[in-house]
Amino acid sequence: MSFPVPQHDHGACIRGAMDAAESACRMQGARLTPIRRRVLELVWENHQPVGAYALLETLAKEGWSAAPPTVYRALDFLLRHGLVHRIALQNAFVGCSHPGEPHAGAFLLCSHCGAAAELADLSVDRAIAEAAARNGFSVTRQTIEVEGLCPACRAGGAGR
Amino acid sequence: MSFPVPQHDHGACIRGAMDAAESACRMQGARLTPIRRRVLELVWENHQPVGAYALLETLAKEGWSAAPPTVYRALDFLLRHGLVHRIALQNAFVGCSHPGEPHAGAFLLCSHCGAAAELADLSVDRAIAEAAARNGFSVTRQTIEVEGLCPACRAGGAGR
DNA sequence: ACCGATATGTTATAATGTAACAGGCGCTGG
DNA sequence: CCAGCGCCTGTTACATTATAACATATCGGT
Repeated sequence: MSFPVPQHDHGACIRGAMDAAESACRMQGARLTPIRRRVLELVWENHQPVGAYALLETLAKEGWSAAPPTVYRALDFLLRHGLVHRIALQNAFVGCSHPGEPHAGAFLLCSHCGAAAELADLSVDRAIAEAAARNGFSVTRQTIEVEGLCPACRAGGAGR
Repeated sequence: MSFPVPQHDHGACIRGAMDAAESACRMQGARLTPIRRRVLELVWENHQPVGAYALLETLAKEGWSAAPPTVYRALDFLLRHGLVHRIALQNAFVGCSHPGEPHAGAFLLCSHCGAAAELADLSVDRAIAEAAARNGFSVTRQTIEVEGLCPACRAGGAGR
């Protein structure tokens, strides 16, 4: 999965993500409660990582009883079930493009428009696994976050 | 550079880092002031990333006038001049093993002993550059943080 | 209906990071 | 010399992100 074109049908992204989440939860016997479902939808509002407190604010406006733990617990659940990823560089969260398939998660982050794209590229994983092995290190989790310019922003001249 | 053995001569690590910092600053016309120098030494106290507030506490005990900006400014300086790296997963800072040579910085982080090792491996950089290029993405900076077990902790049975 | 496990509500606080402004120190040019 | 400028530091206040702890509620199985 790479960057979506600006005018893509984002409704389809959201519906797809929600459907995938539904079935992933059903399979794992996990409960996608209303608040968890709503948080996941909000995370998918666009392709940019969103902060916990931004989610909180939106939930509050929508009338949910909303304190920080509310959001963090929902996010923990979504993280545990592989439905969202955390972007460490931004203290923010983004919807997972491949729920179900276990994967490390590597991200391209556009410095100009803020979009995040999940990079499904085994060659990167392989290079890291090999480098780690050469150092006698056994990997349990990896975080890869690459900053730069996405295709649309490059075309738009954002880099000048 | 990989993980140092537990009983290595760490004094030599520190002296080496400080000497390298001195000469790097001299070359760049940057001022390694007493507080910056001391923060760098503290970052190098061991091979584990250290948090800004831990540094702050140590400085305070040593009698420095110490408020958060004091430490963050010193860290900013050290980051800008490539003398330390920030570990995003831990909101912490670690000494750079290769000051002078520009490099992205990739880290192996041991979940058991907390040690961090800087991975100088071009194959990883290359894999990322290629994957990014395939997605039409131009890279400006990359963050790679790999969690797992270092050789010493594996040998010690930390994984059981 | 009851029980245990899970989920949520609520309050308070911890941990990390910045803004903004004042003052000082050192260099450089007149 | 000293005036001016740039950089560095001191200080106060605050913003942002995250968690602890405990009470209450809800769900699902028996």
